[in-house]
Amino acid sequence: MPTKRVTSRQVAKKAGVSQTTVSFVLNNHAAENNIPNETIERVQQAARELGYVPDAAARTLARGRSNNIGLMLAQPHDQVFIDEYIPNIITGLSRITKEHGYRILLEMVHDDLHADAYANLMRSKEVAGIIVNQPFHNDAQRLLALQQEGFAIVTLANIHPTIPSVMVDKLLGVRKAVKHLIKLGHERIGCITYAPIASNEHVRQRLMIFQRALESKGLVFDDGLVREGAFDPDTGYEAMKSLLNQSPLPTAVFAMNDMMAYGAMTAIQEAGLRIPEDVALVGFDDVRLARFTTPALTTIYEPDIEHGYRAGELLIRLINEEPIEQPHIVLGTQLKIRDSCGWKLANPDITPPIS
Amino acid sequence: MPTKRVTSRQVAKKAGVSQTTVSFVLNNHAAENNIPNETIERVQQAARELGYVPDAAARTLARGRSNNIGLMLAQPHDQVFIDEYIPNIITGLSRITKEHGYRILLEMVHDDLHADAYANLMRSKEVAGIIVNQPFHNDAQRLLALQQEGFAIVTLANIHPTIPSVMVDKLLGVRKAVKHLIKLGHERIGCITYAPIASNEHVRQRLMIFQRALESKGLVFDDGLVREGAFDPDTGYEAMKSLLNQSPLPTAVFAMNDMMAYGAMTAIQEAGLRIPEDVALVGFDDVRLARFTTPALTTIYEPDIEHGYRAGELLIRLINEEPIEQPHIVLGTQLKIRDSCGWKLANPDITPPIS
DNA sequence: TCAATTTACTAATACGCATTAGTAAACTTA
DNA sequence: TAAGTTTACTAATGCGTATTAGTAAATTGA
Repeated sequence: MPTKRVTSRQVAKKAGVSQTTVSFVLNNHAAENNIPNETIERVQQAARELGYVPDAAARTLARGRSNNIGLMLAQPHDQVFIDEYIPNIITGLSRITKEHGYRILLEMVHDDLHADAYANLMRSKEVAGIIVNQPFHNDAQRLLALQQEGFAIVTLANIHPTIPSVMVDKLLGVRKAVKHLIKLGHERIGCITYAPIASNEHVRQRLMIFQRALESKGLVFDDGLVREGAFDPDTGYEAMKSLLNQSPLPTAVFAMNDMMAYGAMTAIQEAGLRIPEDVALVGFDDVRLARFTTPALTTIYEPDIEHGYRAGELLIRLINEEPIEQPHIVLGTQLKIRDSCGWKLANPDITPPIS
Repeated sequence: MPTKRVTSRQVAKKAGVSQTTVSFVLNNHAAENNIPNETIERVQQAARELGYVPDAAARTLARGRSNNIGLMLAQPHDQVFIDEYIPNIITGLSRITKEHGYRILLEMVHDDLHADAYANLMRSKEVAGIIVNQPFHNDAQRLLALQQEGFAIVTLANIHPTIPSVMVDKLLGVRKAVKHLIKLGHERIGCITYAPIASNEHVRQRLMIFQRALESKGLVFDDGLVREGAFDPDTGYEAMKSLLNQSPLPTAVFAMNDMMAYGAMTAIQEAGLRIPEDVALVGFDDVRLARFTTPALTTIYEPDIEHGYRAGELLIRLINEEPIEQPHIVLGTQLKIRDSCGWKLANPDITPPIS
């Protein structure tokens, strides 16, 4: 327990002024209050010499606003950090928060406590605003209620017209991946989801895009080629092993994330099949290792760092009540053609196009 | 900007008691103050009905202690999240902080601001204590000074006898990795560091262990087989390409992290060499994908999640001024024998030992 | 030269909670 | 039945800052 803390009053005493003046000087209100340079310097020096650091709680209480922003991670505890998405979000977010003097407060939200967690964090004024990761649509009402109380909220997926968001157009990414496989001549394409279809709306949407992409090219969607995984490589491995029991085999598989794609890759290779010759494989996310495996993984790149940065930028604008030109920002994806899809095998001398 | 906030005074009014009583009830001081159950319930109900959430800043100010703990990441911005270490630390840490009602405040420390960042965060009382990742020994004095002011500090590596720490015995891990390669008959073993040797003390220590492990078996340490990488796969790739110019080639390579090991793997395979037949490879960290690549990577597992959990546990004890039985906790590593080292190739029918 | 303005400040208060030091009423005890 | 004790509370204050509403002194303007 800290013993002696330096307060603004002590600085005031040392500089021979009032606490008010110290506050003015240290918060750049000197000009409006006609405080001469000489006094400013005296105060600053006193503060420096005493090692004065403003008490965050007192400041927040007086100002009515915290200098923290909350990052709400609404995922099961052990899934939050399976891939590089959240770390990248944090990297981008911390860049912008640092520029504006905010800090990041992490809040892991267990499913059953959703409502309380959002609301308590905001109402406790522990944070000036929150960024909500992957909210489901049934969170919209809760967030909307909070927003109407005047709290600043940005979501990392567009779930409601009036709640500002920054999102990556993942559905278009799915389409790119599937169309790429179709273009390579595949007609039986398997799919590994990252969550149960019945309970996860995002998965359903992606699967629908998957289906439409097939049907738009006159192909048949066969739900016997769909398997449910759960984010991590093990589940991709199991899902793929199950797919390998199908007959005829799918000639290509789209995994909804790279982690599961690698599980699938292991299953395929264990079965003595070659990638991409026997089964082509496309993932989603573009994890750091995707370029460095054998075969290198064809996948969809998402601009996660920018995603975090832009979300922070938007949130800070909201907090400052600055005008928002575009409350729903959509970022694009890129198809990264590498070796697991077979394109390079068929086009050895051409640089892969980016789409 | 939120409009109407519910304060404890409003709860008091609604329940027909004083604000003091509300505070007693909601902080479980009812018993000491002879508050009958009936009143307790009345207050609780009023709080519930009004949706009362205590103001964090006011509470911190009154109590003199925050409910946040700081996680100081003292690494270059873009290196923090290259591997899974920090995410795992956060996962473990959030588990224990949640149990005790603390939240995690992230602080990325740029090198040049070290001193200010540590001190300001603590002195501002924004956090009740800090966990410092990978501090260098020259941070010890600063941390020591803070500690003597009464602040709670735990480091994730033992840098000073009086600063409590939780660490993983990485040096022993290095020894395990190198001895494993030696046991497999390798005599020319390359090494890829994750940072420049001259400027990074941790790297120097590990390299020394590497050298000693060789020499203890009568082998010669050849610094022509050492290359400097910088955490990520690209640098491992470049380092390995450079090693492949050596003649004779090393028959095995130890990379100081898995990310670089995968870069090295790519370089080896691009050169038309086989792993492990031509060059054996061992990494460090045991990233999630290590089991799912071809070949699967032999590496050193570190208990990162436990590391975070234990550090949080220790910090909370410090904050609560509870007795600390053991201020320096050391966690062990495990050698995970997979395919890249060649052990399984040589022992196809035996389950690999764990060490 | 005297009122009006500007300069350079300060006193006082609010922010919302926790906590200490009470107090009035009810209940014991001798 | 009076003194002491317990019960069930409350008034008042402090935490450290930001901010509003001043104020005395110096300067300006006509």
